[in-house]
Amino acid sequence: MSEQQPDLKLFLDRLTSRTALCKEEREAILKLPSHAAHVRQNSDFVGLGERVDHACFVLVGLVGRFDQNIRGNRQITSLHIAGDMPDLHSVVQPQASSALQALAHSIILRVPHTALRDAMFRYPAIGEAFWRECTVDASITTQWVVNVGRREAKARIAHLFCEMGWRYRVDRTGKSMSYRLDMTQAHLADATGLSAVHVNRSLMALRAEGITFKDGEVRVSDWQRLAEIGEFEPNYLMLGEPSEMQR
Amino acid sequence: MSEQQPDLKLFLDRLTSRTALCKEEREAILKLPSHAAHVRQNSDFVGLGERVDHACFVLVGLVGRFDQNIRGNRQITSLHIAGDMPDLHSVVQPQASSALQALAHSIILRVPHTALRDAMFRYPAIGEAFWRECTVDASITTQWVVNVGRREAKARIAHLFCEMGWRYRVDRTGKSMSYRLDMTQAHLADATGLSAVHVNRSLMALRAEGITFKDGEVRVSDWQRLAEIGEFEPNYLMLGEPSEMQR
DNA sequence: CGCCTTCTTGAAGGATCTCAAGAAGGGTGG
DNA sequence: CCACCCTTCTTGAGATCCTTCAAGAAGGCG
Repeated sequence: MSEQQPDLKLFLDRLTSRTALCKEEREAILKLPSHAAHVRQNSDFVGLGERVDHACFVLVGLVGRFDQNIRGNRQITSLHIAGDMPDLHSVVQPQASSALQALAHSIILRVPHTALRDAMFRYPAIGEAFWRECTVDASITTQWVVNVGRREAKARIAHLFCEMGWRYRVDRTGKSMSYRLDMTQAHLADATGLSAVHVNRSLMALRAEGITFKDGEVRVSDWQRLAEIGEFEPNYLMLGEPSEMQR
Repeated sequence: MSEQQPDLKLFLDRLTSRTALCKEEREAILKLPSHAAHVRQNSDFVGLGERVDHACFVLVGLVGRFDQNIRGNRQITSLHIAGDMPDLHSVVQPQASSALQALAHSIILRVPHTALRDAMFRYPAIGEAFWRECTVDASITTQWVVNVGRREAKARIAHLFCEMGWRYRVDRTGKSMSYRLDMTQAHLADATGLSAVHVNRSLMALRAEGITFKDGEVRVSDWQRLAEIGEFEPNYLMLGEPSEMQR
């Protein structure tokens, strides 16, 4: 915990990408207290049902929100990359209804609810920015329902690859592209509601289309083709300019 | 549109069930302008991708948020009952990424964003209440991902019956219960990511367990048994007292 | 070198889907 | 008041997708 928080610059960037904030508001974000923690791969940093008094910001790494059915089959209900705040909603709902787990080694900044609430009550635009970020996460989760509910295996995986490519803001100017997606095939299965075996077979089928996933790297020879297979339409990610986002 | 909005009492009740509001704040909610509209069964009142300048409150009826895959297979990504505001999030994200459709004849109150924003900027607690309501919806959507991703057909339907029973606050003091759920088997299929035919067969299997769904009426002889089959655990609905919700 | 995680492959079974057609109502117009 | 149409529900049969179980291969790491 320190007065200076250069790390929160990334958080500020995220907020201002969708919400215009004035100088004072921007400074209020940068001055938020926080506490960094390293989280090893496959370890929880927020437990299921836990009552939390801080929200977690992903500074480095990849984080999943985990739930499970009665038989212990796991379902990842959202993925969070550097710059995301997976449980910003805990500010207004401190009882966590899902667990948060690092899929790859990650660095988490814990920001106390008290400080976040302070900022949002002092600056209504900050409150609005927080709410808006949560709204985008909700919109993504909604599309995950469609993905898992109404697409076949290949399309589910392709859709996920598209979504994460956009969220990582991978360069799509050329036909081909590649980016790191630090998960295992088993993680992919948990995110798409499939078995690990079937993910493996679907990945083989995707390979025939010029889409490979190996050692946590997505490699695509024809971006457009991937979007077709995944039935991908990026509006829901709300990645436009802040001017378009606001009224 | 009128000065008096007795209809918004239901909205206020919802908000105060999770967030404490003072007299002035409560009055601000009741004084919100609104415009009532009747919506026929199976007709959209918010179109996909439409940019809206008002949020919709369900006064009467049942509403679904609809998405679809490329082949036109529909997926309902959330259900909303009287008292819900299905697109409250549009206040901070006016571009609708899903359509809203009435599953049964419904009465909708349209509340202008300008008025909602006014209230939330004047009274931070109202802003917090709005955000919290959206958070609950997001939490429900998250559980739908688990439902559709990791449960078999019978359990998916049973889970939905449990969830809607709780949300309607159906009396569970006795063993048996029944409540109206004004949807068709085809709607049920769209909500659970199944085909209509398989929903029909799964309902027959549920009948053998004392659970019937007929003419838009859910009838359960043993509530506990339904919860078991649906692997239902109600925490995510955040139906506790406001004192438990807050910090 | 040996263990552990991850990926790969085979085979069989089960869940769910699609196509197709018929039954059961409810509403409407003649 | 009846005939017809439309929506919803039901049923059958075959195909397909996906799962489970099981075992082996390929690496990375201590």
